[in-house]
Amino acid sequence: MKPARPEFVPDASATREEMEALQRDVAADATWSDDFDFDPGTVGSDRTTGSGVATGQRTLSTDHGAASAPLVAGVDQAFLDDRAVSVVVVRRGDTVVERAHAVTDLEIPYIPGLLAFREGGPILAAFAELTCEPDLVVFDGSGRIHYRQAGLATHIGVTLDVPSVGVAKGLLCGTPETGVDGRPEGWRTPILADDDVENAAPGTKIGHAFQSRQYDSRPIVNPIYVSPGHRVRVDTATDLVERLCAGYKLPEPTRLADAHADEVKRGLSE
DNA sequence: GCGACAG
DNA sequence: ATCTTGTCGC
Repeated sequence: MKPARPEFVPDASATREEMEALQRDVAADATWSDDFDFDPGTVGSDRTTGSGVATGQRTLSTDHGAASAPLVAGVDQAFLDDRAVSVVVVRRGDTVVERAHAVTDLEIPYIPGLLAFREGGPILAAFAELTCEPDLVVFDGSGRIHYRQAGLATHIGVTLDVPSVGVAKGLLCGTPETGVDGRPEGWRTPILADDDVENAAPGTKIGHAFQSRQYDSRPIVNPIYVSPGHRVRVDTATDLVERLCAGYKLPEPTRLADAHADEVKRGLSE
């Protein structure tokens, strides 16, 4: 899979001003309304989507049911010295249909707000190795929840012109509408734009804090922060991620990509 | 100057 | 992100 918009490929050798300018251009081309052809209800595990048919004692995954499920990809990275191991794992229902990876030299350090310029190139290198075209891509980082509304999920989503969502373990910017501590599983609250977010009226909903996992009475799990990448609206992004969570804090696509990135990384040092 | 800050 | 053993709890 190659960039549909080569002009947006992040260039790590650009100046900070040029990077920020490119992000504004990316945000201007991003779509934050639903623009994908699959049924959101068919995303997630076969058990949850009903694409399997209960027959008394067994559950059969029907071929026609699985075939209609969209291709959902998870992207994650692992690091070794000054190299990035980027991986893309694609599933249809609960079946992994393709994995791709790339090992790339890192050009610049991590700078909050400029993550796509450090990891974007490596991620696109992994996508270049991918033969299928995912219907949805889940990134480990923010999308619209970003100073210029062009986080990693948005930047790469727009560059590849693929529907995408961002899932971050921490909040980069914006303000939760209500406190997020100790909330029950399934709970969500909007993340509202504040003065740190460009081109968004303060109060604009740019994502959600979502409690994907929680234990009984012990508020030890922090929520995840979900935001649209490209071609998905705020509420839909969180609906999709909720369907992709299968008993763990992080969505399954992310967990699979994370595990595979570690495998590739091991084979690199051993 | 101080605090905040995806991975 | 990464460096790292055991340990508390369902």
